Amino acid sequence: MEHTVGAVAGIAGISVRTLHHYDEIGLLGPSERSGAGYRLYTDDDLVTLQQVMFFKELGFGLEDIKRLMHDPTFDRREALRLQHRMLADKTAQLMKMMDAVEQTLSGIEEGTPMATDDMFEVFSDFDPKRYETEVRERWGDTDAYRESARRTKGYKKEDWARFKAESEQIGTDTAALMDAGVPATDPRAMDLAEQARLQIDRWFYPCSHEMHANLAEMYLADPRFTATYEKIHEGMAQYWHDAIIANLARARG
Amino acid sequence: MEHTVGAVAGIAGISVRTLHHYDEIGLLGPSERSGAGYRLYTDDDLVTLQQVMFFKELGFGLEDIKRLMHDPTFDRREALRLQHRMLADKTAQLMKMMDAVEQTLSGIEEGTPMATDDMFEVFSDFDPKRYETEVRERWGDTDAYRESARRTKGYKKEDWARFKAESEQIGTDTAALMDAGVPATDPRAMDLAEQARLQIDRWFYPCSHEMHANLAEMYLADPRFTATYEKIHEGMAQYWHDAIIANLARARG
DNA sequence: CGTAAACCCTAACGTTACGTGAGGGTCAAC
DNA sequence: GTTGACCCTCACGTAACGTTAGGGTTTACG
Repeated sequence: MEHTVGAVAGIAGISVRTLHHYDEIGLLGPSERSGAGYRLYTDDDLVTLQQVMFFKELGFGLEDIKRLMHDPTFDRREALRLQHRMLADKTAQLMKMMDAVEQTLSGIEEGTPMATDDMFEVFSDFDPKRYETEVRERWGDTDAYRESARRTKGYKKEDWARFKAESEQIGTDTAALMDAGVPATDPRAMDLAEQARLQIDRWFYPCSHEMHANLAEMYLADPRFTATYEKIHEGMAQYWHDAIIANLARARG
Repeated sequence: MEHTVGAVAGIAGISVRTLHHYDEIGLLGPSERSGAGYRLYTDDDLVTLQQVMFFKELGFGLEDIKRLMHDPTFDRREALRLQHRMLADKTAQLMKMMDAVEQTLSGIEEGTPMATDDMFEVFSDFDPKRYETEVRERWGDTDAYRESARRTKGYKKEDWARFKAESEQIGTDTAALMDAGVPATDPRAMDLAEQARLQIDRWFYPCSHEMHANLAEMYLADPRFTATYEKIHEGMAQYWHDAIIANLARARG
């Protein structure tokens, strides 16, 4: 059975204008039109709309959602699993916010204000853009991303565990070098950088030294990534960047 | 100690432009400026910013937040308690979404698709605007709302329970009349409408028959309210509206 | 002590995701 | 056969910033 715009808007709890808009930008149009030009949505269209609303709820832009859902490599099951993880993360963050509110409340009642740093910690933790990057890596539109998507498709849980273990090994090794006072330009640091490059190359997509250097710049420029490195070891973001650049120079000879 | 825009942006995890914007619209400016015109934010400003971000996270518009926080009757503790409730609701909704995702996943794996109605149920449940209304009722700028805020301030948990019980009683009584086939223009229905009006009058703010009729129009026009009535009894939104209008006519003589 | 990098300022136009009419057909019902 | 509830396509409005553009200020470094 088919539904008109008003019906769909009613079912989904959104406005008619929103549906018009989704049609305009080519995100989600009706499968059919009546003789008079009325939009007629099928049940399948509703399923698609649900997906769209899910991603929107999680902070994705409409253009991103469009690319995501139009990509032939887009896998619904995979997307749903990612959604589940995002929801879990967001739930955890909300619970932390509730904790923060409770603490602020008891703080007010006892007259002891919160530390300004702690106060905002709860906000910085959940970052939807992190997932956006992940999604783009999976379903984005560059050759590298496409290749990556093709490869990671076959990866199972244990594969991801192995990958994670490898990454962590490289991380701790690098921290050890830093603690030993070894400079980033030391061959041992460069070797680790090379290991990391080969890791990307093996697991995701062909990664040249140049591409790796580009990634290094990105890691250093983006606070989200630097934060990840800084958690392992203070100053590691910069160190890691330098090691990768040194490795590029060495490879060029 | 004072912080520059960049510092505050860093701590709070937002952009400098955002802080500029908040200053522009008069939502949150720095307490001081340096000789060169640099914005200097105090720790107190940070606390305010945290409040702003809380409300924003929950879907409030900046203008609403502004009015909220500038209102002299604004009570931080009360606001935090409301925030806590909203967070709890939103968490519950996210968990339901996770359930829905899990079901969709297992549905896909077993080949049994979801019913289209159920599919969207999870979205319709949490409505931030509902709280917006509540906030406006508490800290809004009409006389009625101000009066309401003054009165409800003293209400305790058991008061709210009593109020809820009263409301539910009126609801079931109305449903009984509907089942008995009594029209909305019947004196018994009008009596219930009058009871509801007096309830508002006693618990919140002086509510004339005219005002009640206005509310009735609003209830009928706004799907959020109609949904509430429809849950009690099919067709009740319309019935209730008609009873209130009839009651107004009777009062006018 | 100068100068370059890293910040800061205002001003103003651009963008996303719709809201909100305007002006005009369509359809079910009484 | 007309009335009211829907539907259509423009097309401009709006909120909450993003993004240059053009130009001062502060701090670090040689």
